[in-house]
Amino acid sequence: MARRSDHTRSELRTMIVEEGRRQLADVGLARFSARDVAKRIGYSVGTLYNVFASLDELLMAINGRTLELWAEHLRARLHRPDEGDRIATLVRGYFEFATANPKSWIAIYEHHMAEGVAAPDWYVALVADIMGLVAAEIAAALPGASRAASLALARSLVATVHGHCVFTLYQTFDMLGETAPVDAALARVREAIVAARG
Amino acid sequence: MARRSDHTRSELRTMIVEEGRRQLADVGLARFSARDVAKRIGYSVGTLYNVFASLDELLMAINGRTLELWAEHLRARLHRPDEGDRIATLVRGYFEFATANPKSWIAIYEHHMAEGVAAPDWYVALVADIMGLVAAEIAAALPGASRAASLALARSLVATVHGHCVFTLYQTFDMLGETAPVDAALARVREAIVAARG
DNA sequence: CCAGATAATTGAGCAGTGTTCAATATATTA
DNA sequence: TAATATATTGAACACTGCTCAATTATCTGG
Repeated sequence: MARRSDHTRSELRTMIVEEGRRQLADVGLARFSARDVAKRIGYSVGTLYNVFASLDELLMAINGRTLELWAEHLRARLHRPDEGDRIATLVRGYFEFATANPKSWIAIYEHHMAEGVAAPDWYVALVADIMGLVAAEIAAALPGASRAASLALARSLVATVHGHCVFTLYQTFDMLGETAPVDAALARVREAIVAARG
Repeated sequence: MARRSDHTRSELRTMIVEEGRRQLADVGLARFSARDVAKRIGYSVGTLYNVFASLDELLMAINGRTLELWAEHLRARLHRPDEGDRIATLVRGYFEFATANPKSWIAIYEHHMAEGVAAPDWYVALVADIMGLVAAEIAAALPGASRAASLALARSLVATVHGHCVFTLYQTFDMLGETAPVDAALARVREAIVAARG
């Protein structure tokens, strides 16, 4: 039996999330298993369930961590000194992170909470953070627009890029003969911004 | 024991696919179960596995049927006598089918074949059929454009609408405060067509 | 330093899953 | 009718998420 003071509760939490992330990135959501995560950190299933009430809760924590890393990636890209076209940087950053971490990224979208249960506030905040990065650049590109208008456009453009990204990772674009999805997504984004400028 | 001549092999196949579709629409991909489908058609699991080699194969068949029904829905909308704006009709048809059959529609995208295995030809053909419906309207909207160019734009616009539709069904738009996703998608499509017209 | 309270850890057990396959029942053919 | 072929079955296997009584470690008050 692991000695109960080997790790504090919060150390255990991060161990489980870290190892869970590794496992999820390896095998994907469909083959993700609580027992495997427990085994890999040297504890039993029971301990895992003592820290997380359910697999759903653990997966939310893992996906939350993935969202954090995604936001970090986007910020790092935006902070590069030689980045001129910041909107292209965001679009490329979206694809980069998704293609570099396909299974983790897909899990963000394919893991659903129980019917009718809303995502917790801390999770919504992480999504809103990424949205905020985009909204700021859209607002900068639309000097005259209201805050609400640039937010609305940002939401729609994230959805646009997301659609292209999903079709890339899900191989739908392969079936349809698309070979340059990032360029296509960027073209759509630019057209929308030009149109919004009037 | 069911008498072996109660149903022919192909009758059995369609029974399984139909009942499977019903079950999938009810409970969603995550709770879909071969045993339940078998029970509901009055046969044992073994018989189901005699017709379909695996759950994956059954799910492909079910998703294929969903794609057929989706194409039918779009064609029916386009054939209405009073349909003026055919592109708006397609965008609305995309959302209509998805929101009317959320779990079946989501299963099309969330069911993945084993790693590295390509979708069978008959399945690719069904996807291409829907794509063709869109491509035809895009081509009609771009009189001067080459076949390749309008196909490429059609692919990108389907991805655009898809992104908005996914964010709607996955409640991502709820988190972000978006309330009129269909209008947003349609606006993006229109801007792209205007831009392509030159 | 020790007894008692508290809390962490365990893993067998439950009900479920996809899948297999020997046994059985039915139909076809000679 | 006998022999062959095929459809159907369901117990069995290895897995899953999850629970909870039992065990063990730690902390606290005297």
